[in-house]
Amino acid sequence: MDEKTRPGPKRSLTAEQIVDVALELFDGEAPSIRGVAAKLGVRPNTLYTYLPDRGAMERALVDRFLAMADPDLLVGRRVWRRRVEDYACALRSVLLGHPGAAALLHTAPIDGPTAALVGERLLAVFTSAGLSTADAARSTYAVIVHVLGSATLTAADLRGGTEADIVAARLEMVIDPGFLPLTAAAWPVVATWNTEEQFRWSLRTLLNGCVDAR
Amino acid sequence: MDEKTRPGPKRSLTAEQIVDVALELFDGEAPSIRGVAAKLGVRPNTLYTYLPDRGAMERALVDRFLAMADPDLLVGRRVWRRRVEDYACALRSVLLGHPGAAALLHTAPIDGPTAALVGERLLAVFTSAGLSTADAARSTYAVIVHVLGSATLTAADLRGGTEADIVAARLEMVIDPGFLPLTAAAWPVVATWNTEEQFRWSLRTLLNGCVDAR
DNA sequence: CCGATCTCTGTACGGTGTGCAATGTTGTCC
DNA sequence: GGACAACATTGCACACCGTACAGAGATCGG
Repeated sequence: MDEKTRPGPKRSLTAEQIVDVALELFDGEAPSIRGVAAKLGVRPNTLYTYLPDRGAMERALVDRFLAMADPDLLVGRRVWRRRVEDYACALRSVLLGHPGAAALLHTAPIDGPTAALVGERLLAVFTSAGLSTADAARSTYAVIVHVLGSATLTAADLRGGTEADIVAARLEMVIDPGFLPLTAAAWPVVATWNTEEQFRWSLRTLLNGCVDAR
Repeated sequence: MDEKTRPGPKRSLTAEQIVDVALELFDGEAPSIRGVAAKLGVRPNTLYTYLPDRGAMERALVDRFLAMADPDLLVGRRVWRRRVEDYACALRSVLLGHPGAAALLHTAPIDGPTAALVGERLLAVFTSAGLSTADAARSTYAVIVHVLGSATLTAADLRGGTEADIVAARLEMVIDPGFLPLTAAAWPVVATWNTEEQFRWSLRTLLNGCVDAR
């Protein structure tokens, strides 16, 4: 609230600027401290005035990624399942749009302000759907797990190309029906494991289970 | 099959030995090439005779971790839900027992032999439960996502202590009911998000949804 | 103006993965 | 048995990385 005036030279940067260029330089994984500093025209050590260590930069990036999926998708007049699904798909898109972002989410506890807001709104959705407080909380966690887990797995798989490429490549593989008969039979579906369609199916299935809990 | 005899000196190591000590040295993350080499009494470059790069070592580690949860838990005469649950909990335990292992699973596609076997058996479980081939495949993926996603999230959270510690710490936090009323109300449950109990609840909920698909 | 306080820099340390040329061992073939 | 090719291993080197530490200079309150 109060801009405390302090002795010493003015700061030439802000923490936000640092995260900005970190995001700009993000490419599969968080950029190096030295890289960010170079882009800012500053010696690497300078960043330690604003961040305790590299991990802090990564944590800040995590919250930035989270904030890229509009949490407002969780509110509105649409039916509750739709709201969850829309938000989940939006977050998935963000994470897949920045390969490595999903993996970064698993680096440290997710406790930023955006995460808190999303949690609150998911609780609201499930409460409005008729679940008890406890079941709403458990369902919230289950949904988070599904979205992040799925996004991370498919991000790892998608490193080799687009969704369509991966499906096509999978389809061309031949599974020995002697060793893995069921896998071979199910292969056309297995090949689509990393598609948005499968993502939506799993999510709907999970939500079905959640409302069963009522 | 045939031990092709080649010119050149005998190899002093095997790829398996390397993975052995990599596993032994594993501590939160995959050990460095140099560390493994030192433990083997060999110069770092030597390892490149057996592995193309560091990533290969990590991929080998992934399959080792996967193999630590007995896939036989997925077969037997017990009711199918019990088999899935037992295996899932076993895998979760393995991953939580080696912090960082879960995150490693998200580094690259999971396509080792153990993964294939687990997939096949999950398909068998769901087929025996009456699901169509397609639904069994989709359910298999949903379960994998849940187990890996959940284990990874709680592994990240558990870095600060045991399960009980984390729950206790969470419970002591005070959530402002003005900003996050539902979160505040649900906090006693939210605090247990990383427990095995929540894991089982989510899994059972997901399985409920899967059988709804019949 | 003085001293406290702060930012930023120079330098340095110990670490990482891995490419390349040299060394020496081992097998196959004449 | 000797020549030769293939190979494992090494020493050295490069280009990075995160970050600790001491000092120089700027900026404030008094």
